[in-house]
Amino acid sequence: MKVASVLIPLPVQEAFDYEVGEGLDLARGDQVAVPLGPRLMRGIVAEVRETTGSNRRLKAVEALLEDPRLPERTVDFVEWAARWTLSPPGEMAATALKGLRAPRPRPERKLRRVGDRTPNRPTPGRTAVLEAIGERAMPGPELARAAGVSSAVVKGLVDEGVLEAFEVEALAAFDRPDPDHKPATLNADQAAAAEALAAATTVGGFKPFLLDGVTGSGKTEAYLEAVARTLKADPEAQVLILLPEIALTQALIERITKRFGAAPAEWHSGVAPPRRRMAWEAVVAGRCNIVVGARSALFLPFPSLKLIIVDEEHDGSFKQEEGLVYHGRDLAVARARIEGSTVVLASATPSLETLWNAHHGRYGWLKLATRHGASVLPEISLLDLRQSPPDPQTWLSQPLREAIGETLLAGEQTLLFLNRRGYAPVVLCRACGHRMTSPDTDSWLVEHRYTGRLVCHLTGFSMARPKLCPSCGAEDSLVSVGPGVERVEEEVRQLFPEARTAVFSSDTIPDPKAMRAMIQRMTDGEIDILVATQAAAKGHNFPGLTLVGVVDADLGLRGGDLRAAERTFQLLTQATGRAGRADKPGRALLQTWTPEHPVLMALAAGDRDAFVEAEMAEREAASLPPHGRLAALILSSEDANAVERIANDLATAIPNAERLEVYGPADAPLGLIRGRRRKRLLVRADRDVDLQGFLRSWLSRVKVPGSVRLTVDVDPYSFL
DNA sequence: AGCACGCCGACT
DNA sequence: GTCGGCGTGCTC
Repeated sequence: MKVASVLIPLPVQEAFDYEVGEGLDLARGDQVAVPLGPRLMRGIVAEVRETTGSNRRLKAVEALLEDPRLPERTVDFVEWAARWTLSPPGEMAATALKGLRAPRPRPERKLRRVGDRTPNRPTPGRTAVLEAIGERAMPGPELARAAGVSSAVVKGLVDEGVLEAFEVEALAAFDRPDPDHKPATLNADQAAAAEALAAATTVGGFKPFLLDGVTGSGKTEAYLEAVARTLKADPEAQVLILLPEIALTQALIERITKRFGAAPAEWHSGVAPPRRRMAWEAVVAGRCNIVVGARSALFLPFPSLKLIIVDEEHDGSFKQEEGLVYHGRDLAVARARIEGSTVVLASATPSLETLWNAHHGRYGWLKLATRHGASVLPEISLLDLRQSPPDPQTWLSQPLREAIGETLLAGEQTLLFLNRRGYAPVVLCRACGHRMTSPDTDSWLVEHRYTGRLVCHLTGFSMARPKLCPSCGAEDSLVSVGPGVERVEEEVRQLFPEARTAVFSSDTIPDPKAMRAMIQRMTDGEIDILVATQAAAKGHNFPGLTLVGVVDADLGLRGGDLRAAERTFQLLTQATGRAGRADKPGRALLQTWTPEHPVLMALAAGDRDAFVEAEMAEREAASLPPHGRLAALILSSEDANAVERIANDLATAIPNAERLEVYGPADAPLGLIRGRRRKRLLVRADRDVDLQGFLRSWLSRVKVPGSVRLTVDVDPYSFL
């Protein structure tokens, strides 16, 4: 008897077995309908095997579905990713089918001429329509617009039989990219990098690379050239370019369209479902060569994936925290290994993990040192706040104020950077010391002056700023403590009332459209001083920007977070990289209370190697990533006692293991979110320990009731 | 994820 | 005396 293991989108740890009826020819990757309890479900065949009999009475596969079979290596990848992240394999497999369930786009109705029939009464409008359409076919509304007539004229011609309507199946037109369409001129470094990458994709086999270049060094041109050469060598080759944020896709799509004369497929949650379905079908059929997308694009069923590019690889947005927990960059490397293809991690500020791999020769290391064009790196200096403290209730020190004034006078732009949304991060009562916190959550309420509300950035809870202290009842005793971007902007307005200022944060930038508009205003010089959170510390080019002020360079250095120093370094490098990108030299001023901190000293010296060396030594001493590995178990429930109980059950069931420690259980850093109590256990292991194996045997010993949610985060990124 | 089984309040 | 609340558990 033939038996198929079928992956079903359920939170169960293994595939379900089904009998394969006579005459049903199934293979790994096939999409099938299988009975589950009373209903039918879509599943993916993971394995077909011959057995002599089963100790369990199996139901039979209901049908093989018409939908395309997933490529074998896509299934390999999905199964690997599920094992790696300890996720249900069926749920992981379901992410490879996203976009499939959407309806196909409606067939398009177009009009064309019927033979050489002419209208009985050729009015000027009718003649214009016939001229506009010529021998082509086009949609009615578009034709009317082109001819400058109303739709009634067009309809009249259709009624008379001069034009006829027909439907075209909207088979996505992913035109073949033309590698020779519009090549860029490359400098020596770029050409060498492109050459190395193209050589790797042409030979084939798993080859990871770090593409390491400062802001403005032309990483995109370099990797697009590698894409061009890959496609030239193999016109069937498929390329995936991953970006950390949806907002960045549009600009890249435009560049690719210019470079190759054809638009790539776009894949992320913001793409309308029918369009996604088109892209999915085109990818699986090999009709689409280039995909630009967010991390979910990793699960597309590429039959011939030759090159994966992870741009801004250091960006924390690649880590998915909700639902399936995985890191897009790490899975991209894994997919390349499974596909036997080339993967490029590109960044101006690579993650320590990636640098470690490059240092140890695991990744090829392509450096783009020279800056494109005439621009130079900004001059970075530290402002010691102990020497020149800002006045009480202000946040800009005298040297920074002067620098802003000079920049304003020269008609140039300033970016003030503060990684804190809102007006004030803390509101407390002067009378009793009570801090305003979110109900059911341990996080502070942030004051927002634009909306006049106190907002919880974790849960979205908000309330009007109360008149009375909710704890002691004192009147008008609440004070706003510390700065947010709104407060810094208020200070700037008072100092420079004539300057045009704006705030750039997720509160003032609700969507990509607003983001593009704000960036355009800044590019066009319509803003003198922009006060921004990290939302602006991405790859934008503001030609008039010559001063970057970092209001609190110490922010990221506190808190004992593993990656705090690394993130600060990256953030500041990206932020200061904004200054003086065109022909004007820029400068960056960092306000700090600890100018002797190695991170800040390395940054001021512009010395990434010094920073990496210092930070790597600290990680090595503690055997932390990338020298060791971590995994977090997070328990959460509305029932605090249940969380406590299961946490203790886990703690007593820890298997014996060498070169591995378990810390906790402890309250998770935000121990209470939306009324759910959270506890965390943290596992640290040496690099060569089978961490997943340990976790699996550990978790198999403890029964977690349905009321408690257990999240396993392998290689945790954020510690919140 | 659905959907069923299973023990405690207001109803024809 | 039942109908039904959704808590816990199973689905090859």
